[in-house]
Amino acid sequence: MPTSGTLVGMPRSSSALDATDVDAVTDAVLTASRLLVAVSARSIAAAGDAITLPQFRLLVVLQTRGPLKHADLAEYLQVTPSTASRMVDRLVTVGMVDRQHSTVSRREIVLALTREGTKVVRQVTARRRKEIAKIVARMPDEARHGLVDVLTAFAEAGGEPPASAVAPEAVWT
Amino acid sequence: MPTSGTLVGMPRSSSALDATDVDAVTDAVLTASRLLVAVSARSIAAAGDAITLPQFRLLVVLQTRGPLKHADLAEYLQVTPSTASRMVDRLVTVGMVDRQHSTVSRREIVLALTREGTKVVRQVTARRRKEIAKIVARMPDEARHGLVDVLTAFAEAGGEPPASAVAPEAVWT
DNA sequence: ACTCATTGTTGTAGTATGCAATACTTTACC
DNA sequence: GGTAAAGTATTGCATACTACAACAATGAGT
Repeated sequence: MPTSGTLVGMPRSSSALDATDVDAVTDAVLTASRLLVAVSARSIAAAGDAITLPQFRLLVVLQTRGPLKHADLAEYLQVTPSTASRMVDRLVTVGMVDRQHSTVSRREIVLALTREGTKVVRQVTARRRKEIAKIVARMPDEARHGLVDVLTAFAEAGGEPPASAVAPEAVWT
Repeated sequence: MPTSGTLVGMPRSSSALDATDVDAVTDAVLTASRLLVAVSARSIAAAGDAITLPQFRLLVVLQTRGPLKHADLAEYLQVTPSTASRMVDRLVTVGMVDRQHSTVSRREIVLALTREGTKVVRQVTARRRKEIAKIVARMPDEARHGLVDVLTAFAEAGGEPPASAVAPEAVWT
């Protein structure tokens, strides 16, 4: 049942939102949020026991930002340097991340994805896009056509840059 | 700039989605997803150091489902009974959850929120709704009006029940 | 009464996380 | 040039989350 009766059709009293609007919208957003979180979780779980969610976030940062030093990586992940350092330890031992002394400063260490790490990121991302595409394809035409505009407006109102321009903070889950 | 040029206007070739559609929609969904995850994280962080995200999920389950035994709680959270047991340990010691022997079966133990636990859930939830409402209020009217229908259709296509009917699995983050 | 499933807990282990302390390197200033 | 300050990574210590396996207590069915 698309176009539920909540707020389509009848012209509203200008810009002010009444309580019903806010509640309905908030419910809708929370519901969609649950679904998206579930999709994210599944796409990582499908990578097997090879990786955890925080580790995947780390790999994504390295892929999107390129080689980084520990301090920057920690900043992007919003964790402390010690946490980042130990996560890198583990990912190095399983061969997904590479540690190299910087050529310009002997105190810096440059982290980069290995071929294997790149492969894992690609697999998980592909699966996620596929799952989302499958859901989108099941939507009624009208709703699907509006999805891009509405979600973009929502993200912009929330100050989130589009998926193509990668944000420093809030790397996706 | 509502109604971007991607797919509005020109009649499409029936139900099949071309690659451009899928990419645009997927990008929009991923972007919105990042924002929602960030909002969730902030609303919990604002609860102070009083609680972690997994602990909050546990409290939410107890609030929405009512008193539960350990096995059911673990099922809802999608963790093992041992994990649930130890999380409950911690929440009992800080006075947010109450353990009571069941009256009907001596091996069952009934878990319930304390007054304090209820308060924490209410605070975090209120903050989250407030943040979302603030974002929604910043959206252009047209997009905002479409949000409910579009997101509802998306959630339905993904098999997620509405926020009011709480799902057994995938309790929100 | 005996067997078996249910239920919760504990032992053990690995990951994630932060704060504080430490060691080393670079930069800035005198 | 030499010393102080800032930057960078790591390690020690503590806590939380998580799972698997083993175990104890209870309840149900025969």
